[in-house]
Amino acid sequence: MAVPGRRHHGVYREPVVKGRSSTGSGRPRSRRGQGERLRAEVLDAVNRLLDDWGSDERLTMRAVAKEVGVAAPSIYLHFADKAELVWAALTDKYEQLAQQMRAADQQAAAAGARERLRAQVAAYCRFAHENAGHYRLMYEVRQPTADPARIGHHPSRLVSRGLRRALARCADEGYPLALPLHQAAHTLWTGLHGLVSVQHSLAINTPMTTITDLADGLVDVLVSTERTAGPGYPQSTEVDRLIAETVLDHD
Amino acid sequence: MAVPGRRHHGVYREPVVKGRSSTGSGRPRSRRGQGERLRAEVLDAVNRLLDDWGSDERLTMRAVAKEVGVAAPSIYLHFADKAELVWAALTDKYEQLAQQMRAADQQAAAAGARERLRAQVAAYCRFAHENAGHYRLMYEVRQPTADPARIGHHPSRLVSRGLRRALARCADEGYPLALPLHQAAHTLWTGLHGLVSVQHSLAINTPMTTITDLADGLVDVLVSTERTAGPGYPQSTEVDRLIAETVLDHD
DNA sequence: TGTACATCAGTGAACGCGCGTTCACTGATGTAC
DNA sequence: TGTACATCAGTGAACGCGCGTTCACTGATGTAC
Repeated sequence: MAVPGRRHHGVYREPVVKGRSSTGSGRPRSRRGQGERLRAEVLDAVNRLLDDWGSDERLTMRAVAKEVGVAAPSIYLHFADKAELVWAALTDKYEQLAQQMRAADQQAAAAGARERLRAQVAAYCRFAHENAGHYRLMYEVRQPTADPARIGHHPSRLVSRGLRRALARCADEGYPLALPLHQAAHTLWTGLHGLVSVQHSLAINTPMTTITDLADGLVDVLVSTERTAGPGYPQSTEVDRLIAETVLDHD
Repeated sequence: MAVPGRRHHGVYREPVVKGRSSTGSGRPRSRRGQGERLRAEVLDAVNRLLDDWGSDERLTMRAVAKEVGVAAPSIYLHFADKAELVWAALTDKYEQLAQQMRAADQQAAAAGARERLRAQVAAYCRFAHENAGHYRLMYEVRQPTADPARIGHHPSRLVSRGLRRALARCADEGYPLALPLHQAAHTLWTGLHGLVSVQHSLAINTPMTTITDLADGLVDVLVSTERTAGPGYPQSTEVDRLIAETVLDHD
């Protein structure tokens, strides 16, 4: 009969002595004090699996551990649970996306505001195409409310902020916006997401250039292709103000 | 020792005689020949669960069976597996969405092409808001390729077709489109999806009117608010033709 | 009209698997004396 | 310099649960004779 309040898992068996047997995986144990190294390796493994599979369907703790070359419980030395692990990986990826958009923006710095916006948009599309598995998760997984100070600071705000600044530069340089600034940024961001998301979910395998062309069309519609004198900001509206307040970009 | 090729599940136990005991759920057994009735009840239950929970996380065969008031195996009398069940429910919902868009369109028939488009768009937003659980699934679940004749006939084509026809009517009535027809329809559809999808995934609880306003903004950007003489179709481009071929609306 | 039989609309119990997670443990490495 | 000990970086085995699905079965209902 089981004793309540006391957990016991079966009989104890003599552990098998391991040595350098064939079951031992390639990964060498970290040096003393280097335990944190495993954390990075685990995150790398998650990223690799999502890249390889283009989906999170088989993303299990065991699969991650196997990819690292470690036993599954070792993951818990660095992450409290699966949610924390996945969220850590996604936060990394969000920053990577924002970083790629920034890089594209700066690379096109000489070509003018409009080209810089298009470069950012193209970077967004490229990222979504090359990181299909991550991308799906990024818009599916809810942020664990572990750190209460960070509630409302969804990492996606980096993306919409980059687009908003690029749009503002366009307006400053005299390319009038078709919508008030915040609304335009939100419409562009969600429009891009819609484009790549529908592409993913219908599993149409059109070439990447099609997506980019569609995204360019959206840009053309949102910021005029013709330059005027003076900045081109439409007057803010109720929706615009509401978006500005809600869309989380308040660092 | 187990006999290979022969499955046997443990010892046979005398079944408990049931009668009208307390375990018996409310649902009466269908009359002879009325077996198909359960099929409809199961689909209804799936829809009710998705509505109630706003998510498919706990959508299990057992949960569905419980909701119907039936044992889990009974579902298999009408659906080969879970995928078939879910897909059947989603197909129903897709048709419901298309139906609501049609109804909104017809109700605004007297108000002119532009208002009819806006009515369709508003219906789309309303549907996504009121059927959050279904909506997520609709863009996540892949079509089981059970019926090979239907490959490439994703039910979402009903949605984009409705939007495309409304856009064409706008152009015919002299409201110029900002993009070639098919591209405009695709951009509008995916843009709407992006709006509601981001809203869902960031779990922002802005009022429904905000979404509708944003959607209206997108419409305003895609089809001119000012009327001109003669139809307003921009010349088709390479992307436009590619979308026309790819976007599955070929009945 | 009675009755043996086939069919229909289900059911209770279990299979078998995979998952996240926990447990008591190991073996190498650094440290204090 | 040797050695007992604490700590670190893990590990093998199992728990316990929930899932989709299958199985042999039941009991009411219609039907043929």
